[in-house]
Amino acid sequence: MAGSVRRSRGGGVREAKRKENETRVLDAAAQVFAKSGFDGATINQIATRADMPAATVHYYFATKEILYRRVLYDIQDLWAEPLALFAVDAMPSEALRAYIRAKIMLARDYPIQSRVFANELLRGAPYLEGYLRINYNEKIQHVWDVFDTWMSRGLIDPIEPKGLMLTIWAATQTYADFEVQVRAVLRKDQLETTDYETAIEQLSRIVIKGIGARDVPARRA
Amino acid sequence: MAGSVRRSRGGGVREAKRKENETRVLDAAAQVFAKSGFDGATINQIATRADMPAATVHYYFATKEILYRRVLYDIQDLWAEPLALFAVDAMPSEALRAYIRAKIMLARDYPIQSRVFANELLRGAPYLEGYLRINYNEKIQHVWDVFDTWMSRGLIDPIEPKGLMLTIWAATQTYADFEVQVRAVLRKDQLETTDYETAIEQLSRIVIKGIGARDVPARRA
DNA sequence: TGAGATTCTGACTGGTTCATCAGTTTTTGT
DNA sequence: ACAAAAACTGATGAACCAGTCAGAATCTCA
Repeated sequence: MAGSVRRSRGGGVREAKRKENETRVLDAAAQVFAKSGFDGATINQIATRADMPAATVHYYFATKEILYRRVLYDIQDLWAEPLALFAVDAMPSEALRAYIRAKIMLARDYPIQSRVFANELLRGAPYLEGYLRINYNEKIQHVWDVFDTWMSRGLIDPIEPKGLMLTIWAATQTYADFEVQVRAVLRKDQLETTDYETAIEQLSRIVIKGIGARDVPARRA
Repeated sequence: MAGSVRRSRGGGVREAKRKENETRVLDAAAQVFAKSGFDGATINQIATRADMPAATVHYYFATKEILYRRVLYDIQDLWAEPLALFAVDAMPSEALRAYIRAKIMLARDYPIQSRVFANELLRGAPYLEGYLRINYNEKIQHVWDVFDTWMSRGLIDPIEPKGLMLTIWAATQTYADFEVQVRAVLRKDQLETTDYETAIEQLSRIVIKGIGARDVPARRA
């Protein structure tokens, strides 16, 4: 009933406002889902945060589940995008450094989205398992291929690429998901640019050195 | 009103049963809190899982918050314990390998506890911030000292120990907290012993090589 | 301008939530 | 065996939950 509107080319003032309100709801919803998870979140909390009556939230998104799925859906592309940084012809050290930087920047700039995702994984990904098993695995296949190529060319040690990527994901997202722990350990009330830069630099260094990444093939094997 | 009982030395049959029931509630609560977080968990779910009426759960733990705090409290020691593996005189490679193994084994054997902890951190650690800022920081101080010693002796590269530990925590706990993601990536319905062993071996190798751990001091600097 | 479509929301429903409490059952020490 | 203490629980209350709906408010376009 709503969604396939798009009438005359007029200003589209109405449509613009609709989109703006939808965004306001989605933003508020992401915050609440991030903090309380799907079960713990309430439409009222979301409505309050979006500064509108609860019934209005339901006008835009019929059910809590639909709203939640929409929030999850909007996050996915954002998260998968940096995978493109793994190109066959890239130098392993450069590709890894760029990827780690991209992921930590995502953690810094989109912590709420990261936490919604984390919350979903934490409870077993009931609304995401399909995506995880099919869609995501397709998008990431080329990364495994790139690692295989690097290994066959002797540009990195023989490793388990999947284990490495799981480590990189965990290490980068910890700066969003478990930021409170990071702050406690670093004894800082707020993370600054230098903290993120230090993290990028050190994690890159350890990973690159740790898998023996070289710019030219190693002699022999 | 309950707790400071301890009458005659009799069998203590009553006390034993009380303790057993408390444990049953705590186990059930951990499972529910792990899946749904504090806000999403309900006393009824916990009661059902513990196979007793909801009012009985309230008899043992007056409020949901008290029960939650107790679950959190019981987890803390378990998680901090392996930190003792960092001894000044240990070889960096051995200490790190042993710690990584211990943490991954915790992730394998106590995934529910790990998820409760993760859930708490995700929502900003409202019930744990005190512990995190004070108690935990005390327990971990000696680890920073050990790393400093290792660096001053030239046994490892100059690094940021805090960043390294955050990475190790994230990488190991991902096998508990985000197990569904690990399984999806590895394309396995269930993780087996070899999967954990592979993870331990590879993470250890990358970290040890990545920070340039040596058994004898490096010449010069 | 005005008829019709769209947007918005207060009021409501049926169900669930945490927690209480009166009262029953079980255990205990004598 | 029995009185007192402890353990347990069904019934209940007040608050809150997701979602519905009738109708008011607003906008659109001829």
